[in-house]
Amino acid sequence: MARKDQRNSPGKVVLLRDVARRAGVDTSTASRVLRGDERKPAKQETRERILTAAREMGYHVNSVARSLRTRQREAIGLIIPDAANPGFAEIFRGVQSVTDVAGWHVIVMEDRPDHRQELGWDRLVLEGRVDGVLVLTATIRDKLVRGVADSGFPIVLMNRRSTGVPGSVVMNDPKGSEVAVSHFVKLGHRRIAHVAGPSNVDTGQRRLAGFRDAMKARGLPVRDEWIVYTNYTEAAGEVAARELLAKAGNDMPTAIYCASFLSGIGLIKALNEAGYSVPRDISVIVSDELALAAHTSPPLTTIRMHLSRMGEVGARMLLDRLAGKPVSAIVIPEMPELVIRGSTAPPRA
Amino acid sequence: MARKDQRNSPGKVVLLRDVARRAGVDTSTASRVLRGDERKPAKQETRERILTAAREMGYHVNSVARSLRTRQREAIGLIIPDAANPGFAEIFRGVQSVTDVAGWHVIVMEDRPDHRQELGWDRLVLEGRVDGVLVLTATIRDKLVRGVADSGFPIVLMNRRSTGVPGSVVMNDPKGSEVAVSHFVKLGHRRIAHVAGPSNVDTGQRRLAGFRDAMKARGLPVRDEWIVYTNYTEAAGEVAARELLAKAGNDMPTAIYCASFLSGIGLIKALNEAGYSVPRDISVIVSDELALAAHTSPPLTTIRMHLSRMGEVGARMLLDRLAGKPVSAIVIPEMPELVIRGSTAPPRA
DNA sequence: TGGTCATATCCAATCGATTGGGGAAGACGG
DNA sequence: CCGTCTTCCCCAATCGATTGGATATGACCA
Repeated sequence: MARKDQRNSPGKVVLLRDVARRAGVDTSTASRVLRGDERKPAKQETRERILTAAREMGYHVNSVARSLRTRQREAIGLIIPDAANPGFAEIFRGVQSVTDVAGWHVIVMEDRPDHRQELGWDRLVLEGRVDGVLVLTATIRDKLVRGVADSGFPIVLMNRRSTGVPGSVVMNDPKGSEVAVSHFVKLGHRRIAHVAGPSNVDTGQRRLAGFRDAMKARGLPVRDEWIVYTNYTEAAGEVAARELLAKAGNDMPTAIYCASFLSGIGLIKALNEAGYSVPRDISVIVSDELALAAHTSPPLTTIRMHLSRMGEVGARMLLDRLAGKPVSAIVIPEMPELVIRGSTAPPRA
Repeated sequence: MARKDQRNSPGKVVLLRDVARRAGVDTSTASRVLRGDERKPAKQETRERILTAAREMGYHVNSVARSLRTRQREAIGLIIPDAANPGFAEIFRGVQSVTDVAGWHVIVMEDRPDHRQELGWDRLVLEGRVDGVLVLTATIRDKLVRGVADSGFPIVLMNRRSTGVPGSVVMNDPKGSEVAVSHFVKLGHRRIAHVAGPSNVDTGQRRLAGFRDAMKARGLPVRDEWIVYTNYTEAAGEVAARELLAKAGNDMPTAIYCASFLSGIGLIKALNEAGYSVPRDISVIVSDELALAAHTSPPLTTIRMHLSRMGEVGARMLLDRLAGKPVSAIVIPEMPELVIRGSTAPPRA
């Protein structure tokens, strides 16, 4: 009674044994038929009786009981740094497109390192709530990630890599930098700065490395005072702009490749406040193509990074791992594409 | 062996009975102590022995086994229409802030009515994967929602209401319309249009009703050709603009209150393409204050709707319901606030 | 010393589905 | 008619923790 009040009490729940009884068979037979287990086939006529009974009674397997027995949760964890980052939605969709057809579920957990709970995302793992995790928050040496990976628990990193963790999916970040630099040079820029991601994050490192390579390949100097680091927030973009202004003084670059969308917005805002107009005085390209890029002021020239593809590939890899296949380190083959809008222009004469 | 390869194989999993054996007690005693169940207290010394053993062995309860016995999943479902809608992140954070301290988990499922899977979100319920659901996608007569609610399953609607479903949390939408109209009138507008939400969605209806009331209270006419409906996407906003242009002809309004952020962006884009400048020719206020509103062109004047608060209140209500308390229909008491930016101005003389 | 009670533990059933082993019924050959 | 082999189905153990009821231990009093 108390239970009926507190709990869901969907009338009465139909159990496997109810179906079996109605069909006049044992629960084991019913179970095999309903799951399509062919190792011990049932007579066609029996099969139909069971299927009909299940349908008529509205039977649905109790996933808890099944999980206890099979030791499979049919659920994965998706650990994200920041649900407010617009790129997340795209990644999430990629993940869900794969998990949906497989009939798996996604437990989303935001794990903001700044106010990390006493209970981190690893409790998903420790309590056995998920069969595997997709982690978007890994730093290069991440104790939590390393611990989980070392225990043998299925884990795939996305958009990040971490030492000692074999499964990962990242985008072709260096190529993105190359595309950005190439476009700047084509416009006539030679004085190019880079607002990089956090230095303890693999993605940031790879974009920076790609930037250095692209510059070097064109014989352009990479100046220390034109490299600043930021995380992936708007506020950090403003800070980065001020840092750049302070370090560069009168010797400002004419173009900036910014490794994050939100930072780019803050960056432009602070540049405007300091009297620099974009793209008249300084051109800006930001990484990650999002719907909103077309509507900012000025509209942003971006590097499209195929985030949803990354989500798909990551989820696929994790599910394959759960089916016994080994994981690997994948770079999304799709090439980053330049989307030209209003934040880039030739340098002033 | 095969199992070890396929499954997580975290070395060896520590079970309750391992802890009990090490502490020299029965599993039942260990269980009670570890859960802090005081109904059958254990001796202080026994308690400590168990706690120490659990800590030393790194014991974590197996949530599947626990759930099977207690019939509680300690997980809720969050059903959203569109992960790409920036407002979602704010709502999600509100929800998570509540579930985190309660130690509950959130299974997020995107349920796009346009390409709805054969398996809808209700399988979360039918398979018993969650104890309750927070639904953001309800239409006014929603068969799925109604079915789940009628079965007695704990459900709380957010930002929507649906006939026959008692639990809901909505924002003060009419007041939002009132604030928008009030601002327009203060600027000198009298010819005001409304781009409304879908007519089969409660939120849209209430914003529209609030709009009508606010207009009537000021003796202003609500003209049919100045009311158009849209869903919450950018593309729909463009369509709405074209529809408005077609219906109004030369007799265009000087101000538009748009019930959705993304639609507003599309709306302004299409207005610009038709030769109307915002805010010179037409002022626009959009609902929902988001970080990006400050960076669009022009920056958007918005109505701040306290989305994260709604997430908190909704999650709280659902958790209370799961603890036995009844649900109710709540309107978030925080008042919508006007955030003035560049998309509004006095009408042209 | 024996009886009554409270306290601290232990025993065993239970949650619902899965799955290896065994048994009944029927087909077939000798 | 009996033995052997399939085919089909049932029995019962199992997954790991929770919880009501039973039991042992000791305190206390007569």
